Amino acid sequence: MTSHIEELLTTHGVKPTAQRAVIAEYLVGTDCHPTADEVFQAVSSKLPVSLSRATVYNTLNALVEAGVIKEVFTDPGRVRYDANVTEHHHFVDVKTGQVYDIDAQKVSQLKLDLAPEFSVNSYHVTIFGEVKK
Amino acid sequence: MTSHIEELLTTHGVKPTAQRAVIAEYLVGTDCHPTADEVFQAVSSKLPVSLSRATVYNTLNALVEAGVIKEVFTDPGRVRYDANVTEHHHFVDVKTGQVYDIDAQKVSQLKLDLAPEFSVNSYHVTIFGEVKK
DNA sequence: GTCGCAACTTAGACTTATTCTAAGTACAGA
DNA sequence: TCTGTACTTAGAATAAGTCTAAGTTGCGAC
Repeated sequence: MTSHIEELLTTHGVKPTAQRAVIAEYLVGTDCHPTADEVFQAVSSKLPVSLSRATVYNTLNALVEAGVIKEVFTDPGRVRYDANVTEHHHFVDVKTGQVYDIDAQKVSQLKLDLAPEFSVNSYHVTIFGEVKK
Repeated sequence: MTSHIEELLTTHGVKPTAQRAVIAEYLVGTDCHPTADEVFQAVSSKLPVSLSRATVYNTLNALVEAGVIKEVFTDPGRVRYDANVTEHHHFVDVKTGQVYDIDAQKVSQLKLDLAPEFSVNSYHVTIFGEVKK
């Protein structure tokens, strides 16, 4: 039986192994933006064999490369990962560091007035503020 | 004689020492967005005494705290520093990693349609693309 | 002036995130 | 079954940044 996750990997050209499947599954199933270490913690118990950090990093890099997930740079000194690859932006709670996805529709279209030598591929908005309880 | 830089530090509540002055001077005088290590390389020869990396980091953190410079997170795994504290955004050349300042006026005002519990302080736009030669 | 103290700086050890390496494992195809 | 390539592993290596303990500096009180 080919699971949904294995299909996701295969269609992106990533050979589905047990390690890659549980890592991808964890990422797809969470709204958080976990760090590599959080992925490692969450996933290692779900495998019958011991998991190496190197595999977590290799897999995360492979998934980014393949476009299955994205890297998020909001913190200094650590990369977070996001399986939401639809167009969206991020809201960072400056008190807690929590990152929330903000749908691209909630942010007005940007108009850029740049010199002609700047050729734009995409842009990303990071919003800083606080989430009130 | 109180230099421009010493004044800048003093008015922001940072006691001006020789180390802090050359670091701040370097940052103010460059358009690049140097990393801590680039600051260290550039500045250490300008002091009559040997400079410690710890001092570079202490100073950079103190300057950020005081609002004299800002941190820029565009790369994974390293913080860059920016002495341009006017409102502006960043253009990242995806080929070279170079970061260019984009004046806030060149970017249209954003309208955000967020749930009421999201209280916005500020936002920052990172534009990805290429600078054509 | 000089004493004492707080703030600053230093070298180097330490921590944390990530990558590298070398060896072992798994599995697809001949 | 054999072989080769791709994957995974443990642990060493690297890199960015922080911490620590000891040494300096310089200013205010006397």
